[in-house]
Amino acid sequence: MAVMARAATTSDAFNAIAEPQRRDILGLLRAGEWPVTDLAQELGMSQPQASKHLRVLREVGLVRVRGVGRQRRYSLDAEGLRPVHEWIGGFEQFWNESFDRLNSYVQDLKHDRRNSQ
Amino acid sequence: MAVMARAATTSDAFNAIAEPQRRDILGLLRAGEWPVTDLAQELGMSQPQASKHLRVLREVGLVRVRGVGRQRRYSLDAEGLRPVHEWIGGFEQFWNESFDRLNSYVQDLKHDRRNSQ
DNA sequence: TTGACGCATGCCGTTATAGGAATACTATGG
DNA sequence: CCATAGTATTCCTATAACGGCATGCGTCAA
Repeated sequence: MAVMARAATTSDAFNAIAEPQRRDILGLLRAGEWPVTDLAQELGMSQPQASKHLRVLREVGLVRVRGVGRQRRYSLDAEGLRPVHEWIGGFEQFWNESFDRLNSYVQDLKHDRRNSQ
Repeated sequence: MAVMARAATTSDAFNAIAEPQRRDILGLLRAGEWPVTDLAQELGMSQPQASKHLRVLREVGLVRVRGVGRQRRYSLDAEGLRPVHEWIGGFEQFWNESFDRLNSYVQDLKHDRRNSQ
């Protein structure tokens, strides 16, 4: 029945951080707690948009909320980013200098063999 | 004019890797080149789906193609994952053991101050 | 109690997805 | 030159994201 469309933004961290503004929010939250309005103003987005993005981030467990008076303070829950960190880590070898050296070494070998045949 | 909807999957690496199957493809390509049909079978997806996902990955520069006879061999271009790697790296401190220790140290301080007041 | 402040939610409209099935290439082998 | 293996593309449908705007709701101050 359910004709799959794109996965929900709330389905996992990967989908949640696909949106640039949500990444901005997470980046800001590294500094500590932020009430919604301040956060929205700091990032140049409307208050409703900020609330909506924060909702998504909350649903995937990337942020926490705490009520203080009439404001709600959001903070980072970086644990939720771990899956992304680990997945991307699986490609680390491709950026390592040592790998680059190995790679160019292999290229050189190929080059030499071509020239000597 | 353009009433923004969700950003295109081809807009950047973040959006491209939001789809699980595309992550699977990239994971597989770490091992080397793959022709479409083999890749599709290996990952249990239809050939058209594989082609479509590969198109997205190609458009954001995460894979390369090379024609060999009548087949097209796809290979990883991990350079395109760098932005993701760097962004997520900005949160690394939150998983470091040293940070955890610092964190609990701060918690202890707070705890002590509460108790001594 | 009544405002007002701080946020969350609802609704609307446009855009674009992912999957399935069918079809349109395209280079190769005979 | 033609049949075919190997891919890419098109059409279709259901789902939902995102932004703007308006509104609902809880909390605090006077």
